[in-house]
Amino acid sequence: MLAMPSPDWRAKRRAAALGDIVEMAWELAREHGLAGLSLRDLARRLGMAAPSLYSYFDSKHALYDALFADGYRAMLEMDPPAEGDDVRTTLRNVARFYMQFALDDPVRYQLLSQRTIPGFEPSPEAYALAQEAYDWTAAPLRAVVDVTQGDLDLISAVITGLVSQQLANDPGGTRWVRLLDDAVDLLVHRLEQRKTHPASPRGRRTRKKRNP
Amino acid sequence: MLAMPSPDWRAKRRAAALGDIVEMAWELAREHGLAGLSLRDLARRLGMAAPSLYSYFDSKHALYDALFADGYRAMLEMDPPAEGDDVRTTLRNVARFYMQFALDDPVRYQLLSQRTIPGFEPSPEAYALAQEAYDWTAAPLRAVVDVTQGDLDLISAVITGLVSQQLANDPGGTRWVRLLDDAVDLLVHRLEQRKTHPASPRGRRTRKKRNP
DNA sequence: GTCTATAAATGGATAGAC
DNA sequence: GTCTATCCATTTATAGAC
Repeated sequence: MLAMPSPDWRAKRRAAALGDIVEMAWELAREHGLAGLSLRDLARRLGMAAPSLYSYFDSKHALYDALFADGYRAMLEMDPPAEGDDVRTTLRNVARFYMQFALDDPVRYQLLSQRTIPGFEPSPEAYALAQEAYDWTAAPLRAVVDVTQGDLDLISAVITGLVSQQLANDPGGTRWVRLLDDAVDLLVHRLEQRKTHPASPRGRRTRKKRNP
Repeated sequence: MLAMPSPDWRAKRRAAALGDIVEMAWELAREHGLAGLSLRDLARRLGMAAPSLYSYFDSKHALYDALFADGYRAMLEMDPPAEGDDVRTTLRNVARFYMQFALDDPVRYQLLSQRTIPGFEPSPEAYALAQEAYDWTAAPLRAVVDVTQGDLDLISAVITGLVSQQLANDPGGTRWVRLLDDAVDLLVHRLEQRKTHPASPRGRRTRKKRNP
């Protein structure tokens, strides 16, 4: 008797193949650079013909999009940064978590956080994952202190900057990594100062109004 | 009478041609992305045959190297950030200068400050220019306050982070640009704190020694 | 969904005449 | 220094048989 393959089985099979492709794509990207990734190499390493990839991805950009989404999914599957007893500890955990994630895989960081592939923009679905990961990472911090969007933007910029400088100017070293705790102290100071003067959070500088 | 072209004239001619090539290369890179730059396009836009470029550059990477050097030379030819009356004003000037330079030409920023072209590393000569530009930018700050290398590294990281986030997540906008003054305030606080407690600049945290 | 064959183009780079 | 001609590899992508 010939059993019909269940749709469920088909879907699983396809998902598994898709996962293999994405995984191998990361491997090649790490070897030859993100821009150096080629569908030919990818297919060869998978033991399949290059055109076969097109039954999984409509274009190379679609593959990049899958990688982009996969990168953020990987983040969301990790143990989240621990909520500490105070703001400083919590922010330190969040910052270390993000820095670790970025330095663990520079090519992944390049795709997720820099605009480096000409013409590539993540799809709305993939970008939604990025947003989710962003909120998820910041959640422990939100739990222990009131933060504005500006606070979070500044925090993300500082961590991003440390990562960026570390990768560009001292790859494999620790020149900027070891500044992380100092950077956290600076940011905590800002948050504490906010908490102390909730009524005038930006009151350190005064601005003239144009038409008083 | 046939006049011999003076070596001087030849050198000038060559330098001018070289400058034209570099300028056009920037233009194309801005159009098609840094990685999307091709020697064929470049030659066509210059009205010359592609192989002719090889009398100016030994390889495509050599062209990238020339662009890298040119980018930093452009910085060094600008009006330097003004030294202000106090640390805050001076740091603000330096930070704004750098941010302006980066946002003015994202592709240039990408080449100068990120490792994005597979296999490309600036030559020692080009990298020396980068160092020079770095020192030149920081000079006004050094003139008004004692800064350690760690201070400068943290400062550069913070500014770089703002630029990086601005370009990646809000290109053309001001979401991170408008955080610059706040970031400067944070950094100034660190520098002031240092000045107040010169004996124990990192004494806020205590560490246990392994073998006391 | 996989393959072969092939398109249609681009890539960087070299040889050698002028 | 500039050109033509060419190499040879590579690219993404499509057509169509199985």
